[in-house]
Amino acid sequence: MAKDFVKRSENYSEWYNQLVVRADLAENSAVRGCMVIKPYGYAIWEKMHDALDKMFKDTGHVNAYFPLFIPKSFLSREADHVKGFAKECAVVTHYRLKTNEEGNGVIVDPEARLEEELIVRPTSETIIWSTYKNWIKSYRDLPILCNQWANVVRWEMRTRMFLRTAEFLWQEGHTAHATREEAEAEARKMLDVYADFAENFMAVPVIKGVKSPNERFAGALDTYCIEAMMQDGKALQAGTSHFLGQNFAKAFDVKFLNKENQLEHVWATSWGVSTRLMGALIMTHSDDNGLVLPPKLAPIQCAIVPIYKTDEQLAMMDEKVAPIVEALKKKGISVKYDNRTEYKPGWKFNEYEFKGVPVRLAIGPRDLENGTCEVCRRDTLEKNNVALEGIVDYVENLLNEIQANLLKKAADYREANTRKVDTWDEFLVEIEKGGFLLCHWDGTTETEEKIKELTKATIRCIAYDAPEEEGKCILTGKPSKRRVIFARSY
RNA sequence: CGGGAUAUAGCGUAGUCCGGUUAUCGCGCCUGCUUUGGGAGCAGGAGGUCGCAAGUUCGAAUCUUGCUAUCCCGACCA
Repeated sequence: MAKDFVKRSENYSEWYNQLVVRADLAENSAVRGCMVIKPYGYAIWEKMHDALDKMFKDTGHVNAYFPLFIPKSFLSREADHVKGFAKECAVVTHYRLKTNEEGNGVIVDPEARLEEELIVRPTSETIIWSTYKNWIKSYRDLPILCNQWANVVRWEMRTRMFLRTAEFLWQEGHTAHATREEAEAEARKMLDVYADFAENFMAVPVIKGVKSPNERFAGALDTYCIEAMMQDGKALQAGTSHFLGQNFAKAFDVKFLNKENQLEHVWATSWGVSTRLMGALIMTHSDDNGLVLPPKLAPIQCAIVPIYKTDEQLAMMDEKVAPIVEALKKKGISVKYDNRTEYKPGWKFNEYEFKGVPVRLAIGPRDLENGTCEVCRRDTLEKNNVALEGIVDYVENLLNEIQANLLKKAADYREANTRKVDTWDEFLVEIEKGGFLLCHWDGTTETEEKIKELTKATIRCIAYDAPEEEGKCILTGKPSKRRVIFARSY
């Protein structure tokens, strides 16, 4: 039976469409560029949601919810912001339909035009800051540390499964502070939270850094980001945290009285990660056999497949496995004992590999005689016979090992595909090979634009930990103090 | 929004150039028996607005026009 449907494609989208649909993660919906996320895929998102939400709360944040619709006038209050989003907004102009006069179907009722159009939020800075105006009067009202879990719509001209869908799920944090220092620290802190999540839950190594002015969020003074490398060598921006300065406070007239009884504009941050992380997860770890999920995000961490010939044997297996399932659950491991009779063991093996289940146990009559079971780990596909006695601890350890191994594997891959480049000729050759190129850059937007135009490579970020070093710009030869990361990106 | 390609059953497809019987094949699905340690075998069966809408024609999956969606390239992309 061919497994050709998971064949790694040169072209990720194709690979994705096949993998993703077959793996029950998502499928195209009838709506342009939007996704239906199926239950199994959503279960992964829920795991991400829960882990992130806990991290936000541990850092003092609370959840709130703001309206889906934003009055058009709000969006235009901050000049850069509206410029950045104007070209990709869905606009609500009417509030009613009526029956077509010919009696066939419905039409928009021209009588029901809204006085002011509503924008379906592409991000919520404007509606939130218009609300914060009413919440903030004094330094005692600060800081406000709110997060919202929501969907947003960006009418992109070109969409890609998970990476750039017209509608996506995300969280957006919006904080208000009394001082510049506090807001900057918040923006950096939340980037640390994202990096922590990416590495310790997703097993995706990321580079923390700051965006060049050209790549900044519309309306931000600084954009911090985590950048990951996919298996095809392209970069993926996995999360961003913005220091917004006083731009939105000024646009929405949000002022507070400080301790010195002086009126001041509030300092702001915003930060978000989205279902794009699902794309990062898939594109970092998956292989030709399907998904590979890190144990901490796998909806099923351990699958148990019984092998039997007769009903009696199956009943015996049920009995034998039940206490193991219980013990695993007690350890907090999500386990699925799959004793469906409709499918054969081989079918189930493939199915769980396809779904990225980290650990699979197979138990048959032979094992019962020997007091063992077969353990297969998804990351390496290695199989071992392990004594049933102590199997629970074995599985627990193995899950930890897989989690660590996935991160290491991805980190090694990134390491192997990151190189320093010092001349333009070399750059032209190396950029074709994919990966991250560490290069000097003269710090100007013109140079960055020129390089993008010539090679499609952009500055992914200026890494926090980039050491100071004298060098010459890869394109112009002008002096530079540190290397930045160039790559082609999604 | 420009260039290219595609759209046929749940999935993958043949047929389209050159219009002509009941639209092909595989997987999956249903029934029965045999099977069960890596996607089982045999037999029988069900399943189709050929993307949508017009047009040409005695006759359209096939030709023409328009529309829609998807994929690729470009533009765009917090």
